[in-house]
Amino acid sequence: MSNITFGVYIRKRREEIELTLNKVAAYLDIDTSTLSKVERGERPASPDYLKPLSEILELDLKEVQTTYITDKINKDFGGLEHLSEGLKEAEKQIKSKKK
Amino acid sequence: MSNITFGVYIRKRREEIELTLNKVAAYLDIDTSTLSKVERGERPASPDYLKPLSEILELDLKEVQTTYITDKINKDFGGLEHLSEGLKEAEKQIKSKKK
DNA sequence: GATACATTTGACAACTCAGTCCAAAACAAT
DNA sequence: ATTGTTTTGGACTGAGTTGTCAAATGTATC
Repeated sequence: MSNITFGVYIRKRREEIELTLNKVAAYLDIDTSTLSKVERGERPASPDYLKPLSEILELDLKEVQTTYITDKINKDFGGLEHLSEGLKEAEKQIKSKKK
Repeated sequence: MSNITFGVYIRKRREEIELTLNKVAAYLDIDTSTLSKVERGERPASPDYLKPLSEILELDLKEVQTTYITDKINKDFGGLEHLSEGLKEAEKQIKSKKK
């Protein structure tokens, strides 16, 4: 079990580099309270936040996206028995589709 | 390019075994027009449809879920640059989380 | 305690969305 | 063409969601 959520992930990093919700939220151009909710998992993160977040938190965009995807997949598909196989297949198809 | 959508997938199968929208929709306990829309991609398929669909269309549930997942991932994450890597990572984490 | 700053909470508006209803359209047959 | 059957289109609704605002709470420090 256990899987770091996207919210915890960015909160940890934000505290690490000692930025306030306010600063980060302003950079994302959203309300402080929205970011607070995202960090605590009370609201989902919009994909729009990902790039700016990686910038201001000085994180690799790939890592940010990966964490985001993993979290969302867990939430969206958590109940499916064949999730693993489905993901493997999806990955295959998407890789082959790439240009 | 090209990736079969969930809707096309079930429509093909439905026509193959010659069932009407009506019959299948009744089995899923939804409106005919809803199923029509799902098949044409105008509405998303609810996860609730998956098991009943696999039953009445005589399809392997795993295949149904896989197609559903792939389609939805494409729609939900289509724009992310690092989707492939993200999926690989998600798969890893989910596999290790199992039980 | 009072001031200042950071975070959380809850009510709310605006919007989106899945599904229904039913009428219209398309498709078969004869 | 008319009848019966299947499929689609469009308007609508009830539910859920996202983000904002303002008030409340927390945390220092003076």
